[in-house]
Amino acid sequence: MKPTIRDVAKMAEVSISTVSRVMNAPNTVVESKRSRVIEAIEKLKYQPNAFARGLIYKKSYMLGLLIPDIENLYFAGVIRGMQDACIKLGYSLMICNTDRDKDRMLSYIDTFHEKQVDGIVYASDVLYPECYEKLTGCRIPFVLVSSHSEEFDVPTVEIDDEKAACDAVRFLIELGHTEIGMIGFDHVNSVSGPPRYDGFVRALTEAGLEYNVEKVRYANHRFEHAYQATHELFADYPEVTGLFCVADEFAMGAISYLKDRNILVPGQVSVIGFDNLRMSGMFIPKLTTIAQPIYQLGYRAAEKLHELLTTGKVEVTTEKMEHKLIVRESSRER
Amino acid sequence: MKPTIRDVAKMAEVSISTVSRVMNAPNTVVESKRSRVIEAIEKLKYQPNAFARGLIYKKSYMLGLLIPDIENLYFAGVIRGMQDACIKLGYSLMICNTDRDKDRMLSYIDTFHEKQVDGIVYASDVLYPECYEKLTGCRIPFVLVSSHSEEFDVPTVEIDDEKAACDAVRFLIELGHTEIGMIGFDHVNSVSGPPRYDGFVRALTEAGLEYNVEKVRYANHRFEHAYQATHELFADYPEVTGLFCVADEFAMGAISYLKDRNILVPGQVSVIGFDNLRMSGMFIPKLTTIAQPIYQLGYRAAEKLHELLTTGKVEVTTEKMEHKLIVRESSRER
DNA sequence: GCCAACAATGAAAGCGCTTAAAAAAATCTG
DNA sequence: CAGATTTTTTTAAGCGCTTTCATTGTTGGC
Repeated sequence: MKPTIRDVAKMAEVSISTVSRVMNAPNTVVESKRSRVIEAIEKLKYQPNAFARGLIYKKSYMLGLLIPDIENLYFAGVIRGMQDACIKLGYSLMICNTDRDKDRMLSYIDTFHEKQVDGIVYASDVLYPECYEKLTGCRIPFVLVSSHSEEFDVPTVEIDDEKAACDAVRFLIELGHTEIGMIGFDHVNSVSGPPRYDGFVRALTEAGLEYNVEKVRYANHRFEHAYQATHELFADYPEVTGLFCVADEFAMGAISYLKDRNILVPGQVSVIGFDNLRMSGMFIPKLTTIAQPIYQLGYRAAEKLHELLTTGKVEVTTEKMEHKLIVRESSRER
Repeated sequence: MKPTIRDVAKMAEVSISTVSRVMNAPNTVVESKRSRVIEAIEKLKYQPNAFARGLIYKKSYMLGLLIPDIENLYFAGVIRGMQDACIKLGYSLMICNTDRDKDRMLSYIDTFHEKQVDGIVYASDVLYPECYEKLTGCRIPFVLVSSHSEEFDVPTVEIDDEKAACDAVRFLIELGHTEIGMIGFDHVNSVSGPPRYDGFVRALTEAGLEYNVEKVRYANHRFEHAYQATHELFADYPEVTGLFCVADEFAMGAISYLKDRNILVPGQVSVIGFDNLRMSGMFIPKLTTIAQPIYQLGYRAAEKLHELLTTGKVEVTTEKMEHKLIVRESSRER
C-alpha cells in the first residue's frame, strides 16, 4: 500500500493535521516537529494523494488539450509550447488526439469533465456547436488555439490567416508570377480554409490578377491529398508558375508531385508553404513559407486559459500573433 | 457548482446510494426509480467526480507516458498507437514530454505519482537508474517501449535493433556498395545507438568489408546534427557511396547536406534510413528505409502495461516486433 | 504570581463517492 | 394471514486529505 498521511504522522509521532500543515503552511509548525515530519515523508517516499486533495480544493491543476492530429508537426509544436507553459504555471497536461472525429471530441470532453480538468485548450479545428454546448454545459472554461468561432464568443489565440495568406501570395506576385494557383484546405469543417482563400483572392485582386482565383484545389490535411490535388490543379492549369500551399505539409506533397513529373522547383514553379514546420528547412528544396509562431501559440493559449481560470475572465478575447515570411529555396524570380 | 450525487438523489427523490447503484449495478434497482435517476442525471449533466471515485477505488484509470521528444514523428506515432489502445482498454492518457532531460523525467514521475496514474509507459530513451529507483520506490508499474535495460528486469516492447541495422547494411552491400558509412546515434545515453552500430559492423564483417567500420559519425536526434555529421563523414571519407542512417530524420539531414554539395542521391550515394516515418515516402527522393511498426509498438506497450496492471505480471518480459525493409528511391545499384 | 493574549497542536467534520450492514418493503409458504 | 425469506432501499462508515475550532502550552504585563 502507498503510504498515507497517517503513516507519516505515526512515524513522526504527531497528528495528521501537523503533517498537513508541514506541507501547506510550514512556518506554523515548530522546527523540531517539522524536521521530524519531513524526514518521515522522505523515508516513506510519501506523496500526497491528488484525489483527496482534489476533492477538497475542487481543483485538479490539470489542463486538457484537444488536438486534431498528433502526427502533424504543427500540433506537436503547439503541444510543446503548451506543456512548457503548464510547467511554469504548475499544471499537468492531459492530451487527447481527436483525429478530427466529432464523436471522439465529445467523448474526450466527458473524460476531461470526469477527471475534473480545470480547463481545456481546444485546438481541434472547428468548434462544433455540440462541443461548445457540452463544454459550457459542463462549465469547463476553455480557449481556442489556431481556431476561432463566429457563432460563439470564446477566448482565442491565433494568427491573422487572411493577412498571412495575402502576404504569401503577394510575395509570389512580387517575384513576377502572374499564373498563380493554390492548394487549400477544404472549406467544410475548416477554420483556416476560408480566410486563407480570401487572402489569396485579395492579393490577386489588388494586383489585377483576379483571373487566377479559380486555380484552386483542395486537400485534406495530409501530404498525400496535396499530392493528388496538385495533380488535378496542373492537369487543369499547366500554366501555373506560382503555387501557394496553405500548409508546409501540402507544399511538400505538391513539390513531391512536381518532382515526379519532372517539373523543377523553383526552376519552373515557385512554391510557398505555410506554418514553417520544424522540418521545412530541411526539405529539398528548403521551403519558402509563412512562419507561424507555433510554440508561442501553444504557450500563450495555456497562459490565457490560466488567466481565465484565475480571474474568471480574459483581457482580450481574440489575440492575434504575428506571422512572418521566410524566404528559402522553393521560390524564385520569374 | 457542479452537481453532485446528492443533487441527483434529491431530484430523483431517492437516496444517494440508489443513485450510486444505478451507475454501478443498474439491475439491483427497480425500473421505476432507475429511470427517474437516469433522467435526473441527464437533466443535471451529472458526471461522477473522479476524485471521489479514485479515492475509493485507488485507481485512476489513467496511464502516464514519458516521451523524449514530441516533435519527433517517431514518438508521435507511438502516442497514436498508445492512445488508441487506451481507448480500447478504458484508460485516459497523460503525456509528458521530457526533452531527454533527466530532471524533467524525475519531476514528471512525481507528477504521475501524485496524480495516481495506474502505470507508466516509458519511452524516454535510456532508463536511468534514478528513474528506475523512483518508479519502483513509488511502486508504479511501468513498461519500456523502444528501449530496454540491461541492468533492470523491466517489461519491454521493442524491435531487434541489431538485426534491423544489419539488414539495412546488408541491403546496401547487396546493391554492390563497398564503401559504406553510417550516421549513428551518440552512444552515451542511447539505447539503440550501440546495437545499431553492432548491426552495421556485423553486416560489414560478414561481407569482408570490415575496413568500413570506422566510417561513422554521430548525431543527436535532430536532422541539423545529421547534416553536420554527414559533412564530417564525407570530409574524411569522400569515397563513401552507401550511407546507413539510423533514423529517417538523419537520412533527411544527410540527403539535405549531399544536395547542398551537389552530390546526387541516389545517383552517387545511396542512403538508407530507419523508422519509416509518415513523411519518409514524401521526401525527395523518397526514402529507402527500415520500417518499424511504430503505431503497433505504442499499442502493444499499452496492452502490455494493462496486462501488468491486471495480472500483476507479464507473460514475456521482452517482446520483439518485426521490422521490414522498404525500398524506395534513395538507394540504387552501384 | 495571576490572568490575558498568543502560538502550537490535535480532534473532528466534511469534500463526493462506494459499499457493508441495517432496515424496510415485497413476496412467498404453509 | 402470520412468519420466514427475498428483494430493494437507506443509513452510515470510510477512502486521504484540509481546515475549523477547541484545547493545551507559553509569554508577558501588571
